[in-house]
Amino acid sequence: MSANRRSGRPLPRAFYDRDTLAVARDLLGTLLVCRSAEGVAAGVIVETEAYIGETDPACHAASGLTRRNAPLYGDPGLAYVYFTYGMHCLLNAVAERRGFPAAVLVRALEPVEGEALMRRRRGRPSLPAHELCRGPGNLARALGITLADNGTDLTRAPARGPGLWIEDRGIEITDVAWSPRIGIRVGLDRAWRCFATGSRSVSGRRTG
DNA sequence: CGTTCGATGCACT
DNA sequence: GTGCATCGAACGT
Repeated sequence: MSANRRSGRPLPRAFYDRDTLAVARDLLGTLLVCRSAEGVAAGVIVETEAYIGETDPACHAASGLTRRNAPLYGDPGLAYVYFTYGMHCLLNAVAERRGFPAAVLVRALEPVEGEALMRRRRGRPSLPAHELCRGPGNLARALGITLADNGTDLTRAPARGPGLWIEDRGIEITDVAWSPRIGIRVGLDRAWRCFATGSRSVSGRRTG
């Protein structure tokens, strides 16, 4: 990955209003930022997964609209956060046009800001930086993302106060691979996981 | 290195 | 009552 260029520029809604696989690919290298009363925690996205439509058996919309998956049917650029396994919150960015249920799961970050805060939240003081946000449950915990963030507009960066958004920092990730998605029992025929091959923060296997 | 397994709570059927 | 888009500890090789 290359050096920084810009800062403070949230990705516009048009970025998310596209084919979900393109969104999953292009989110690599962008910066996920979470600001709370405790401070700012942020990292470069290095691993994503696409969940696309009611015909994707692994997508939460596979059985149609429910109260839980309603955000998937909403505007692109919104956050879809859900609770699973009794203890983890997972963050998605809603993609494609309103009414078509699709999203990109953010699975791993390389920490850029707030490592001390991340360590405190993870409760593991000696964790190396590249493990702080490895895995979707871990990164949500490290950034302080909860169900309260469900439905947040990721295209808006408040000037102050709490906020959750994704920025373009001009980082280019060129070495990318695709693999089947992790942790699901259906839809394994689709290679819809996208990750930076060179990053130690990527969960699971680092080869496609 | 690898695999297995328990924790834990909620939406959905 | 069932099944998780997970994690980390425990154990086997």
